[in-house]
Amino acid sequence: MNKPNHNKLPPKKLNLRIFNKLLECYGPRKWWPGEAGFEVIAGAILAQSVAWENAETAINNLKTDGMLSVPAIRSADVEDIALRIKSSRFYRQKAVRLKTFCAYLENNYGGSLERMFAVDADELREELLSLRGIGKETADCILLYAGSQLSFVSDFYTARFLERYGIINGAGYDEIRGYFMENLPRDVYIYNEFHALIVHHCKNVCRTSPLCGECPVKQIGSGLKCHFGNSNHACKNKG
DNA sequence: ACCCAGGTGGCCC
DNA sequence: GGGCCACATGGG
Repeated sequence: MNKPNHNKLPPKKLNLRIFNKLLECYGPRKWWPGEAGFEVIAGAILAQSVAWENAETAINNLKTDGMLSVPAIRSADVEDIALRIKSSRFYRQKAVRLKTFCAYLENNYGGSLERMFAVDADELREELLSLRGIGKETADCILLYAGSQLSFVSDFYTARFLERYGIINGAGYDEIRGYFMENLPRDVYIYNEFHALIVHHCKNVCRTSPLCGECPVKQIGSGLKCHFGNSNHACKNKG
């Protein structure tokens, strides 16, 4: 199904030296620090294609009104949710998406996240992907950040990261995810922090117009070189 | 007045 | 399997 073609994976160029260098340079990113399961899941949905601060405002609005829970979302009207999450953009859609997830959780797992996350990660990923409004990135965010499951989160930034350093070009979502998972230790902490570090790096240094003078990756002499400007560095991140 | 941000689904060819 | 489009806020 979504399993990457292992024969096509490029040689291993990605290693923990890159991870360690980014971590040393930027520090831990603290994505969803200390927050409980449903809050992280709601955050993953609300943060779709919006600045994190906007999603955070929406979460706080729900929390303030006691609506940041599965039962509360279940019993609330879509409009009632929507007006509290306006800051998250596409708010009516996202209100429906929150309700869709909560209905699924209740119907399949009696509302228990613990029971849901007891399911095998690959199987659960397929289930989440079948829900309207949960695509690959959101599913992987839920698995990794809410469920501590081994599922690397890919996105536009990870695609740009691999392309700029000449590791993979023009790969789709599952190929990128598979590449990280094949080349990193199977470790939830590393998956979690590495994704967040890449996002930070690509927003602040390896930007659309990059600040190559400040690039920590090229300082590590790991055989990686930045291909920016050499050829095409256009990014694809399609399914 | 632009631009873009921790996407997804639907429809077209 | 790719290329558009709708969704529709807030901060720089």
